[in-house]
Amino acid sequence: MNRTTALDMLARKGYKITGKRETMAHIFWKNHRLLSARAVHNIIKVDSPGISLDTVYRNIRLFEELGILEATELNREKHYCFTSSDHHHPLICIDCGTVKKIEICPMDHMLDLPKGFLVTGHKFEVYGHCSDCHSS
Amino acid sequence: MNRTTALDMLARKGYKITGKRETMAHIFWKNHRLLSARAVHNIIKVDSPGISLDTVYRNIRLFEELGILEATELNREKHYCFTSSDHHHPLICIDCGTVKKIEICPMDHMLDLPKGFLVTGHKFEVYGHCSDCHSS
DNA sequence: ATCGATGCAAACTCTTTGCATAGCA
DNA sequence: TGCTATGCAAAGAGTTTGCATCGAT
Repeated sequence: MNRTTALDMLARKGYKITGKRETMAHIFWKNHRLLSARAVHNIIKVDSPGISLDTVYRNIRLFEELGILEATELNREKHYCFTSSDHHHPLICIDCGTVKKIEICPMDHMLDLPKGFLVTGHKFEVYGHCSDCHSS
Repeated sequence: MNRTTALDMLARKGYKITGKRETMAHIFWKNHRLLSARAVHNIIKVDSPGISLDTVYRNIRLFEELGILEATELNREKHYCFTSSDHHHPLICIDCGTVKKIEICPMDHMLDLPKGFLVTGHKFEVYGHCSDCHSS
């Protein structure tokens, strides 16, 4: 996912391309990490003030519905980043929120599930401190 | 973890064994599944009314601090069940909340983490419908 | 000109906390 | 008796919503 694709998806679905939506898409594009609504709003307050927290919430929600963003819960707050094209799991730095891709998926090795259990989803996340954060 | 052990742990730490705490321990013992505070309170309202939601929250918190309960977040609500003795991951029925144990841990297969990344934790959960729920 | 987007304020959900009272040890 | 546990009400955090206005198409 990138800025242009995101805005295209909005337009194609009949939603308006507003400056605020462009700003938000830009923020997610510039920050390759998990951002909460408040985090996005804080970045906005510094870089391009004038977007209310409500609008951030509303547009994040819209972006998620359109598949532009994907969500992960991190201590009770929803965090978002641009959707990636392939299925993978995140290695999350709990200091800076940077996300790296984990190449394996544990579901590929789950051969011994109880018979009759219908799997609909799974979550695998690894948390820790990235090299930048724990060396400083 | 079981009822008696739970109440013993309370007593040993100097906390009082009240009827309400016994009721709550009983509920977690009878229900081998993830329960939110509200779920516990709903069970209480039917089986043995007279415990406020506040008390449920306070005792769940205490139980968790003492290691009697362990928590998992499930769509924005904390859910709890009796602590199990070994490290394992849950197979969660999203209909009834029943939890089965997954025997493998993906961290055992994670050999290719980025150098310098200091792992502090991980989460692996599988969701779906158990045989009881999706057959009915 | 239209209809969606936004800001403001209020509401909502889950959870925690202050304070006075009730109840275990 | 003494101190903890509890209920009530209020507060707090994150998020959503109603309504009037603004603005993109």
